[in-house]
Amino acid sequence: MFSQNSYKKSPVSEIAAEAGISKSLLFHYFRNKRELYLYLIQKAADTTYKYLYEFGCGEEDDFFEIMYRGLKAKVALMKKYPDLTFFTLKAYYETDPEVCGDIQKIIGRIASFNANAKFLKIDPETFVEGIDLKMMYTDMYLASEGYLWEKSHQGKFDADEVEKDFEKMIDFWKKIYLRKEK
Amino acid sequence: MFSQNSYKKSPVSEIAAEAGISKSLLFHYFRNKRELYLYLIQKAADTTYKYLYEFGCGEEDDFFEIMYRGLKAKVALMKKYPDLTFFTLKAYYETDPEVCGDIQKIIGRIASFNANAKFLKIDPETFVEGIDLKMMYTDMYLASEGYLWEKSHQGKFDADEVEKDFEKMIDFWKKIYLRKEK
DNA sequence: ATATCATTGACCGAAACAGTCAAGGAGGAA
DNA sequence: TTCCTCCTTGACTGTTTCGGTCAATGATAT
Repeated sequence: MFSQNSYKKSPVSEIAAEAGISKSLLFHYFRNKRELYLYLIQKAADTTYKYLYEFGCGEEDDFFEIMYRGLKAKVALMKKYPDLTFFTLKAYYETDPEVCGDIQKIIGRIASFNANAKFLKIDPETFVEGIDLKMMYTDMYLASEGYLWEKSHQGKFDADEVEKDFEKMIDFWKKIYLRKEK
Repeated sequence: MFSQNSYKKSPVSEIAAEAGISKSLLFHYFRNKRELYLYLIQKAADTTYKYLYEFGCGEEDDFFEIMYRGLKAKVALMKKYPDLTFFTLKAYYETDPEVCGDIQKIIGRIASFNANAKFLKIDPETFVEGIDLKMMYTDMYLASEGYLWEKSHQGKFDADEVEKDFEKMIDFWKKIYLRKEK
């Protein structure tokens, strides 16, 4: 629910219905809506970190390999928790004063994790001459985001198909971007 | 308002406030919320077609040129009506039975317009040797979609900035994908 | 002065909202 | 059996928000 609507426009009644329990039970486990929301954000952040770690996304390595592991982690995450990614994203841009402060405390670091760490181990010599490496990365990042976004709207989410598509895309990028050996 | 929330969760009061008029005046011009919504959808569809036509997106032409015109049309559209694109998109996935039937009647054809017509006039000779043209197009399409999607979550965006980013992306693609003249 | 259009604040009944509460099971222990 | 402890819920509450109405005011042009 929170992945589709803002905090304020996500009624607890709908959340409970979607979860298959009564609203009363939800209020039995969580003192109020705010507490539920922050619990979910924390859980989402923890899970995201867990996946990033499990797939070895933080280890130093070949640039394309990092990209690939990052995508694999994301796919796995979306396979098990289809709404988690969009929930986190929605939360990141949430403006409701009742929660937005705490949100940033919890998930602020995920963004920086994504942005950093990817430009440490790039040797320009291995890419085609004169290429704008930042644009290259931007292109790859946006294409993968665009792909996931399209998939998310088409209902069924076949993780195997997504993984194969990602492999194809990365192969394509390698062919295009990597300097050809003579 | 409709570009950020669903039909049901977009109160008329907020719409009127955002428009700088009173709710009463809105109900003076539109019989009810539904009529307002469908009017806006129709207007959005008409405007989109007008822009696609004005920028010559339907004419047969060089592939890059079509891509370029398509993006320019989209940017121009977003510049003048910053929320129109996301409004249309949101509407496309709207499920409220009060409106979803009529929506499809009005905007159903835009999607097919986008998908068709782009692979007619490609001369493989002008692109770098051995490139997978379909993957190239997929990459470009997804990257631009991903870009717009990212922007959509950041609330109001600067159209001039978007236009500059698109130009940078297309320049990048040209440098990478086009065969170098010797 | 009058007719017409533009615009609004105050208001209405209905619905939705977050949150409460008393009470009905279900299972185990005595 | 009885008692105790969780789990679970429907019914309820007071408040807010919703779509929509209406009488009244302001503006403008004839």
